[in-house]
Amino acid sequence: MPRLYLHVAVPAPLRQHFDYSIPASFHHAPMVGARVLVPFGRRELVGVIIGISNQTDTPVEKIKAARQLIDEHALIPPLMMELLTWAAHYYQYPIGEVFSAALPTLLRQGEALYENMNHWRLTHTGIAITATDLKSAPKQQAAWQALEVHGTHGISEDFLQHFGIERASLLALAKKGLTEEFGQIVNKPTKLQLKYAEVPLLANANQEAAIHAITKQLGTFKTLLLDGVTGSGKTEVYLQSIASCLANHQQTLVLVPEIGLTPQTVARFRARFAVETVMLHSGLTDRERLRAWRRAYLGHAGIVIGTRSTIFAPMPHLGLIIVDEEHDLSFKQQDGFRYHARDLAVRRGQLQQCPVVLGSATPSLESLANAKAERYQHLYLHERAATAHPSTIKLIDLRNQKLKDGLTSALRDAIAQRLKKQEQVLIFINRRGFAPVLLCHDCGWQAKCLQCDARTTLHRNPLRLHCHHCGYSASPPRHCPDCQSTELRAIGAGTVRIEETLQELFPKVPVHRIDRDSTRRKDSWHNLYADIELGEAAILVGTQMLAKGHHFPNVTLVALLDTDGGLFGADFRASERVAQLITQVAGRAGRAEKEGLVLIQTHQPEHPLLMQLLQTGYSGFAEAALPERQAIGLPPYGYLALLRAESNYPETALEFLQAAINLGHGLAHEPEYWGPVPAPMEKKAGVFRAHLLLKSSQRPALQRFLTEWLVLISALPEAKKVRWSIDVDPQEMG
DNA sequence: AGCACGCCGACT
DNA sequence: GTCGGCGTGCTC
Repeated sequence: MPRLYLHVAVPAPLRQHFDYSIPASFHHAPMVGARVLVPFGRRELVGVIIGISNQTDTPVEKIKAARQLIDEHALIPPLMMELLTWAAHYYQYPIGEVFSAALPTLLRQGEALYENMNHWRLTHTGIAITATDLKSAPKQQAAWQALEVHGTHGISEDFLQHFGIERASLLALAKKGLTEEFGQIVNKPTKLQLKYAEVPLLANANQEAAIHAITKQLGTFKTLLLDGVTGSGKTEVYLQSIASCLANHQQTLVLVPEIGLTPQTVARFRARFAVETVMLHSGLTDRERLRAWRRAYLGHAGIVIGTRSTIFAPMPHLGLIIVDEEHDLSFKQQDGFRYHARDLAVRRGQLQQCPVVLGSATPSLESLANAKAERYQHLYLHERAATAHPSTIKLIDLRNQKLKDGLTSALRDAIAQRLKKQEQVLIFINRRGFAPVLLCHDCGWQAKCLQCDARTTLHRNPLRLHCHHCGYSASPPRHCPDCQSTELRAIGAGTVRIEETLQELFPKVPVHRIDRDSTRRKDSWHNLYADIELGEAAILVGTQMLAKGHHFPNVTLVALLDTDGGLFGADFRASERVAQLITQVAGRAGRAEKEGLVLIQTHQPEHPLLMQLLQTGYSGFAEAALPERQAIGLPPYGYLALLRAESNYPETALEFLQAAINLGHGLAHEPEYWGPVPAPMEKKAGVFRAHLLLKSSQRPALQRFLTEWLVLISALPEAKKVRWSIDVDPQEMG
């Protein structure tokens, strides 16, 4: 029999796998996709078997034996293996780390998948000893003798208890390495069924057409872009599509943005179907997360709904994938394994041969371009469901205006008017804290962060300066450190100052602030949410957190205090993001029978983007933006990768990037280089950052180049002096 | 990434 | 004298 080697992906930042021999102690034949415990240097790691063969490139004397087989079956089924291998390649990230990112923490740490861990067996050491070795511990000896009868097959703990053997004895033996606990599959195969818990709503003609288009594709791969304004009833389309999928005995995977996954969202799915619906998000404990993952893996959960990483949940009967708010930035992981869950969803649908629905009121330009090119089927939901009115958007010119803490008199009047009618008002300001600048009126000194190229924000209760880019915090000085003047002024307004000012202006109306600082205690947000839903006159002040997902029927006025930052952002996607924000925010106003008003304060009322949005809406903006992108070869008509580097010294990162360019000159499919340049905020948390943008007109060419280039880069002497990473399809430069 | 080895500065 | 700083090298 030829000697077999396990090719194991180990969680280490190394772009290769490692080979191990199979020890005689394995209880089962190893399978591709199963986890193994392997020795790695002086450590022991949980890796995933990515191949088994009699071939190895490693000198035989270096090969060690794997220590323990953790899974009897593929924890990562073949299709998911394919998706993850593809993703590791596409995003240029080490395969072992990709598997790690795809697994819930407990599985990553080597915990058994199965819930019923109540089986015991002897280990190989356990078999090798004799009963007399345990004569000083009679209870353990009895346990050993009972187990010995069953050899390596093991027996359930219940059975052992009938013979008076206690768990403590088994655990004591396990501590000596003589026994081990293992799980038994208790997966009675269940066939998913469509079972309603409530009667479905009646779909309108638009919804009906969309549902039909989606369900027609069940069983085949097709991406459908469901383009519908807020309130047009996208969720009902999802629900009725899921119904058809369930009727085919298949599972549905629903991806939602990070803040979009509220208990209310899940409640809506659970209310409709009498089918197991599980939720996966960052708020779960490791244990809860594993439980939900297992229900998906076993095929018991009919609906699996979750944030970004849920795209990696194996589902044996997957029949439909839905990505809600597909334009949302939170689908792109911003560190480590920088995957885009929406793009992986499309790839997964292709592998799985199931339809993928991308829903949004403000689709990304990427998806719109795909729809235009007829790679995606474009479905429209223009009608607002029920009796909702579209909102009116108006600009308020900030120039030559007397401001009261950032509020124009026109806005204050509009607020007063709405409150008088017992309606609610939503105010967006994209800055937390009290004031973004602490300035010396005499000499112009400003409070800055010691570790970042940034100003510190003044906070109240407690009174402190905080840096929003690192953990730096300090007491505000009483005197200017440069000129000793006491004339220190808090300039500009954050959410806290706006909240205070509005409370002074409208003392009889409750003013609620909703930002990262106020929602830290999560039960308070829950209570507040319930309060707001009652619909009594109130003002809500918040950051972008407030722009998404929440439904407040009595909000009739929405104001954006400061959008100008976004209009001139260095990022080429800045205008797309502003257009999406304004449109999404407008969707928050007037969702019931009352007409909504959106007021945008700006210094640039003639800005072409704002004009475009006001006149033609988001779709008109997108129509105009696409040719602009095409003209300069930017996404979705060109493909980008960003090489980032950081170092403790300002020059080192740039030197590394320059050396990287020099290496690229020798390779085929060389892209265009933009840079290297210092990052927009060069110093952050004490380190100096720089980056190099790569642009290519062809995706496969860029990918081939990167694969070769990164091997060379890794060997560069300069690479050892910096922390570097590659971001394929970057969403944010910075 | 860890983790160890290895060679130079301020401390019990 | 040694504790410990982080440069450098390796992991089947």
